[in-house]
Amino acid sequence: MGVRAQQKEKTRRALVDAAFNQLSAERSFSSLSLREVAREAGIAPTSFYRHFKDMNELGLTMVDEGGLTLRQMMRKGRQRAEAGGSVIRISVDTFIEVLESNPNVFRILLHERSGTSAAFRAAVEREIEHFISELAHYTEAQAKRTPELARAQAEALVILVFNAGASALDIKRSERKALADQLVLQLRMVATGAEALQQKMDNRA
Amino acid sequence: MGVRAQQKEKTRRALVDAAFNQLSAERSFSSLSLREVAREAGIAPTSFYRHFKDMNELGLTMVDEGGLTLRQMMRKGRQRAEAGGSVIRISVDTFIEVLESNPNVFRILLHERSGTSAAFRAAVEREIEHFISELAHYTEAQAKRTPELARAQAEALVILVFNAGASALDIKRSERKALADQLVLQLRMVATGAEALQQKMDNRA
DNA sequence: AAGTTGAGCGTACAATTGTACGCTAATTTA
DNA sequence: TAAATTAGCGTACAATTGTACGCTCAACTT
Repeated sequence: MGVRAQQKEKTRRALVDAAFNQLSAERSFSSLSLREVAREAGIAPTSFYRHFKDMNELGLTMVDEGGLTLRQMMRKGRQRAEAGGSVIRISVDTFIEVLESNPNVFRILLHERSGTSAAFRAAVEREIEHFISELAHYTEAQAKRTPELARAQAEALVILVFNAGASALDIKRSERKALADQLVLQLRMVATGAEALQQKMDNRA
Repeated sequence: MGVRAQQKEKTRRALVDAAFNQLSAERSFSSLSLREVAREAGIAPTSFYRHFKDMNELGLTMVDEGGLTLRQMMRKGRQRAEAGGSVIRISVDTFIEVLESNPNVFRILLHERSGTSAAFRAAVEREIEHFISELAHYTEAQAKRTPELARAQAEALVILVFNAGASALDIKRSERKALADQLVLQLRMVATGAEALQQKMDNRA
């Protein structure tokens, strides 16, 4: 890569990072202005256009990147689970850790999921879908579920986790343990219930 | 009430209604400007302040009102359920109907739940909490659950319903049936799982 | 009847926004 | 080496925003 392309990439990163850094509990992506992001990245407002068509394009980039980051971190956590122990418990703990170290990555997914841009919502849904289908396939193989049941179960699990994540962002660290415990309980409910429904179906056949 | 107070109340309503009417899939409350709302309500921008301290105060009013509306409609639906039939099924169907006839009421709750104002998030959480605790008490009495378990179960149910509501807003009407079916399946999972966990606990004691 | 209150208005202003346009200077290509 | 490309800048402008201030006049109080 030439010197020029390298520098361009560097500036582009600066823009993405600047945007991520400006996110907080009080500041959503849609409340960021092009000028603010450019300022934080240390370039002139008009230079922004050399990298992104508009703020929308930057935002979609962030959603894609964020989803990828999250999935990578969760995958690493799953490896830990293979050493033994409750899959649910370990996954929840991993998720909380991921959340604490990358709050803004989670925030943009969380917020834009119910945002005003259809493109954003679709992008977030796509990321969440990755989680769901990964989990559904795992469950289908592992626990011998109907595809339909596995799908519904996986979706319920992911939704509950995601939702707890949103709450976790809003509370003190000391309260997070209780939240994690309740989440584990809920996930067990779903898993147990799915198992029971599956058996009822099997018996009937 | 005097003529004067009456007129004031009327204008106040015009403001609230104007704001609700401007909400849509593409337009969130936080993207509304004070001037837009005033314009739609047919008053001068500065007159807005005679009714609300700022847009925040209007928004909180809307959340409270919206939550109330939703609860009232759901309660009406529950009466229908008392005539017999699956509580889950009827509740889900009611919810979908409520959603279709008041999309904007649901939207503001949905969006501000993950919004950037702590006050808004708290207000929405309060509304959702009403649903949860109503349901938890019902389940605790009806199905003889531990308070802890009843709470976790109720919360899981409400989250799943709420979440499905968000998806429902984004799809065609014809696809909503499938969504409702899957939701019912998920709710049954939770209910069945909670029952199983409860029995396991009872046996142990 | 006289005095007070307050809802609504119009004007005004400083901020901030997105972005069009044309320039510069360094890199890349030929 | 000469020409072409392009990342980044500065200037400029029209929109829009929230809100301070002071006025009016109908409704209410005394």
